[in-house]
Amino acid sequence: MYSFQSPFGVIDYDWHEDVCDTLILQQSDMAYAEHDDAVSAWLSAYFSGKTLSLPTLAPAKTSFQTKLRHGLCAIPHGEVKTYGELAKMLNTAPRALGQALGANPLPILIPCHRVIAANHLGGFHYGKDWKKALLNFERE
DNA sequence: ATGCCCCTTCTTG
DNA sequence: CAAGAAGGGGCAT
Repeated sequence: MYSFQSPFGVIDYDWHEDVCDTLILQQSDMAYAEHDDAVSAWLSAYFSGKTLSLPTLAPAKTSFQTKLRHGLCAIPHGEVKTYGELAKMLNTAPRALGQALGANPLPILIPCHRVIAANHLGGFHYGKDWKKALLNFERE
């Protein structure tokens, strides 16, 4: 487990065999050692306003989540979509999306923070502070 | 502001 | 395998 110091807080991540399988948005200042690898490079670029190609990510547990992951990657940087729109795009129900997004172990890398509810911000597994901060940052 | 419904997963029987 | 509950929502009262 390594950490990355982002402008909004500490991000912890872990991986095995060059495959990133966990990413946690910390809410405290607890941090592990920083490390120079594909993930920290990606995060560093992201918070500099650039977009790199994603590091190798652990495969989703279900085909549904894999489908969802593709849909999410289709959302351009700086834009947001609602659960409803995405649900329609993927031929599924809004509720199902919430389920899958919450189960996503790789927030930010998979831009699940760009998905909001129809009439409000929506929730966020790691705390709405992150969601707000990230969206505000991307809107620049 | 309630109530009921869509769909995928996880937990139990 | 069958049934029930829950989850970052949506739409109609």
